[in-house]
Amino acid sequence: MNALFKALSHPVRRRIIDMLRKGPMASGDIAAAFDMSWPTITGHLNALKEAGLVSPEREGASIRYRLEISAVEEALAFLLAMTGARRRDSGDKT
Amino acid sequence: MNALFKALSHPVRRRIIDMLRKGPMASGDIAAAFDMSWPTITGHLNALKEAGLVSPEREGASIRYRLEISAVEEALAFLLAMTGARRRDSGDKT
DNA sequence: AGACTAATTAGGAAAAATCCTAAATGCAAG
DNA sequence: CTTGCATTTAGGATTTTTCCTAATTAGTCT
Repeated sequence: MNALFKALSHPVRRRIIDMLRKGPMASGDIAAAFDMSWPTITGHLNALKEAGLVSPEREGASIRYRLEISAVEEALAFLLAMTGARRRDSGDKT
Repeated sequence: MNALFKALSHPVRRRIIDMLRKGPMASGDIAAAFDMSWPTITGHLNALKEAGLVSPEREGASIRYRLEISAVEEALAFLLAMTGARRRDSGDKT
């Protein structure tokens, strides 16, 4: 859970996630979309992979990264518990 | 938006948020719940405040922190856009 | 005022994250 | 097998985060 939120805490990684919403992408294409070196993007992809947010799959010579939406849903559930399951000190509504 | 996710990316800060779900708490009481120094907790409370996740209010000699649920909802909306919505260009500036 | 309590700020050490260039790896095609 | 392409790993400099102790501010109560 911590790796998940940590992965979400960097703007580049959130943008990568956003890009992958449309479908899997090769890491070269991802790297090309940023004004950063490719190894730096690899590092961010690794952080996302550790968090379970993306998974790599070989496609011929290149490697595509796919967004794992279930991991996003985990974080979502955590935040939902905060808003939805909130109680006031005088009452408890189900 | 970045300060928000960054604030959520530390386990102590998430636990503080969880504690505040039941209602506002004095920072001393929050600090007492952790095996860390009080100044360290003050630092985490500041990170949460910067992110808009909590707001302090004086109560006599002590200061209570209240959870600002609307900030949580902001993060929630971001993640919801990732899972549920397939609309293009949600317009966030991360 | 003076003592006491609640909480923050200051200063700094240690650990982690970020980002780079250079070198290495894995794959495919000639 | 060799050459080249796509990507990752290694090593290191810089910045940021985290956490501590000590000192300080802000408020309360005799």
